[in-house]
Amino acid sequence: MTPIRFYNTLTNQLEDFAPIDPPVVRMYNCGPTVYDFAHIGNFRAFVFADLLRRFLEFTGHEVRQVMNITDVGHMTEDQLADGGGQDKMELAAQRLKAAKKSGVADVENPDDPFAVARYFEKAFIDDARALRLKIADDEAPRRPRATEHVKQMIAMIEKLVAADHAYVAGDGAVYYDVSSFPQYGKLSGNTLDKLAHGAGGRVSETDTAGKRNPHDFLLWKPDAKHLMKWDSPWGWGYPGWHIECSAMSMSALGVETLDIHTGGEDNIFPHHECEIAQSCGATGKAFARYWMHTRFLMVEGEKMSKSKGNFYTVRDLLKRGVDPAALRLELMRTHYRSNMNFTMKGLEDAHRMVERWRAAAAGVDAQSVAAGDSDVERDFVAALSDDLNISGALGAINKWLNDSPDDLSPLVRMNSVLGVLEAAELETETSGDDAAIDAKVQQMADARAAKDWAASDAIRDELTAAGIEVQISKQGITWRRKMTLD
RNA sequence: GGCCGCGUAGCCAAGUGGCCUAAGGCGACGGAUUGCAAAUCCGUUAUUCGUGGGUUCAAAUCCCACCGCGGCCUCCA
Repeated sequence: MTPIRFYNTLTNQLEDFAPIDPPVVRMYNCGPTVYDFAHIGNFRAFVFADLLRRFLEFTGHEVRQVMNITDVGHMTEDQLADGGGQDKMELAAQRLKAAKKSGVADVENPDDPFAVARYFEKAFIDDARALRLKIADDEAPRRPRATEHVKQMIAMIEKLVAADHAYVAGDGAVYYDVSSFPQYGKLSGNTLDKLAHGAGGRVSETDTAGKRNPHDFLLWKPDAKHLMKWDSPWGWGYPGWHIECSAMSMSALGVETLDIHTGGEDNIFPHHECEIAQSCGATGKAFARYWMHTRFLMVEGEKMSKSKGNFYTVRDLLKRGVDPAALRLELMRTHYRSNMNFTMKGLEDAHRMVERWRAAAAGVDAQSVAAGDSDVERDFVAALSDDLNISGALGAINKWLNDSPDDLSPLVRMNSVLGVLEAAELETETSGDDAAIDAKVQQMADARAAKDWAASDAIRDELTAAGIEVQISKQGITWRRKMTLD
């Protein structure tokens, strides 16, 4: 079997993958912030993590996946990381209040930041389940909440202070001393000598006054007025942004060195760089062996942004009748280290592919699909073993399908990685009216039996206009809703 | 200014030194089928890999320059 190789951001090269404790693989994925509904860009990273997990499971690994829920109310804008700006949870509450007024949201008490966080966390899990992310059905401890791990964060900060990796500044805030960690910059290439402080234009000088070095980052911010606050040796306040992942990953996985850590490319610096500094500083051990980052998603060739009107959440698309399997396939079929271009046409392409596979797999008795081996599965695994080359894997499947194989059970087995054959179970705005459509189709069948083509065509046109596609065969007429996109 | 990554047909997208006169999907076109369509099936669809140099017996694949795109340089997947 071909060895599994992954591109490791830490070394900027492909490396053979070998977990510390085979067949167990301990993987941590930077998860969602729950101030709002997650968008398709967020989900590209989550779908990637799911694909990685499913592939490793397919190749005999026992994956322990942990995805955090960031529910601490961090700050907006930039000063935020160091303490200014407006609390994101507060903004979320304002949005929810507005939504509640208009009857859209059903959060019980928008004034309770925890209720707001739980509301969006549930929305995230619902979306994740629709896209068949396994993490959505895992036990809750696999989705640790930052607000429930403040104790572990404080313990780690104390360790860092004791080890002289952190210090308490004049204003009482606790900062990590980056000069105490010579490897700082290894992940991103942004070593201290190369960092241009403030070049990103997002630093507030007034909030960095207490630091020894402008690149030192916040571990604890005392702030008794903060919306969500906890008691600590440094007073009531809240933890810095980076510390939660270090504390929760070790806590949830029970080890100090993870096999795999994933996230979006924007997390490479500073977030993951800082996690490494904190974790290694606290334990003296490597934090994660393989770092994998997904590139950003574009929409119709442009950056996705609310102002451009090309901003999509998963739930928006599903409500509009998009097949979740098509969305899942579209989000995962571009290699994770390339910018993917999300397009409506691409979504339709993906849908066609899913439907074709579903038709092919329709006759397979899922019960009879035991473990198996076949050329196509070997090609499939070989492609994915090469840094998760999903396009190559999909190509292997389609090529094999084009030869009209007798035994289609490999398709069902490979679906344990793809997760797209299952039909949508979601209610959409276009659901309902099935009985009325059945009746129309019956009228059409009667007209056809009487060779009344004009009547038959009229009904067909009517159904087509309503987004219903009819399929006529010798066995009769079947129908399905077309995936609709405006 | 620094650090990453990317640029392959109408669109999406593999391939990263010779099996490439470049997978696979969508679309388009032709045919079978059909009352006509749809669905389905069969076939066709890049001598060329952002541009210009260079290395090599051999380059989409390596090197250099340039152009374009994306990310980061204390919010972000």
